Amino acid sequence: MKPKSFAGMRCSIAGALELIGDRWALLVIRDLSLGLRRYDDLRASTAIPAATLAARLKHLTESGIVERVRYQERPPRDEYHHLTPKGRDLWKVSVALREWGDRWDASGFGAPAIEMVDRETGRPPGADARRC
Amino acid sequence: MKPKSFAGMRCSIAGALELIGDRWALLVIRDLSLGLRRYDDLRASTAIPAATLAARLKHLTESGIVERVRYQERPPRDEYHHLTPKGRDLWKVSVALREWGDRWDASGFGAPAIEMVDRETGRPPGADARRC
DNA sequence: CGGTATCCCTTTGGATACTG
DNA sequence: CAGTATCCAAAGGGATACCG
Repeated sequence: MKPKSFAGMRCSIAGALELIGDRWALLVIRDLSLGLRRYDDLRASTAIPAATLAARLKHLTESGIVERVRYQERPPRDEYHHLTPKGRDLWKVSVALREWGDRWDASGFGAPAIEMVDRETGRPPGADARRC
Repeated sequence: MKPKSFAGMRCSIAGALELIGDRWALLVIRDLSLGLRRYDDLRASTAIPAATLAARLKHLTESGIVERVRYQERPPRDEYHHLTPKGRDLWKVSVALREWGDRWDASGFGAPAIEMVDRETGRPPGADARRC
């Protein structure tokens, strides 16, 4: 079912969707903008299948939204992903989605609450819920 | 490949993506917000396969984003689709996508130009390009 | 850690045709 | 006009395993 390309549609919305890819990609972008960098962290956060995550990261890299970076030279250490300026510029899309989702309770868990978190643990005292 | 549900993620972004569905759905929403109503018009505008359009409209209806309406009682005449308030409220997402697409030339055809159009024909004099 | 490889099954895309 | 039906091929997803 080779995904039909939206290229050639003379439409910025279609073009944007084409560059982004799919819904997984938007979750990945969300997580990268929240500070996640590692492959396995992204996997854990999104529950995305390994092969699919690799494919999405590749597509996003080709779209200029994500960059791969070597983060340690000696010993040569792996790579991680982060957003390019073009990718960071997608924040308004994430915000629009989140706000709409909050207004209409898209998650079914209500709108997010503002929480105090411990600077040490980064977690609210006694809470295990997690929100994005 | 039953699309994994994003429900249960406690995330408004994931929830929003779940309710919307996929990239086709966003094109449909774009067109509905531009005033298209008829099945065949949506088909022509998006080049979406018939069965897929039907499936997306169904999903969007179940998500409360789209409504089906009988637009003529006698003779009983068909139905058309339009956005609910919840659907209309997605405009910010469309705007954010379009603006990002324009900034980074996602369509590859440059940002849209402002055009004069003839009130009769609705078309610019001598132009056949179409933008969204 | 950051992926690839493999297997299997479902859905989508694409084309075409048909119906109320 | 607004879909449904059918057929095919290919991609996605899901799980699991393996590798440098």
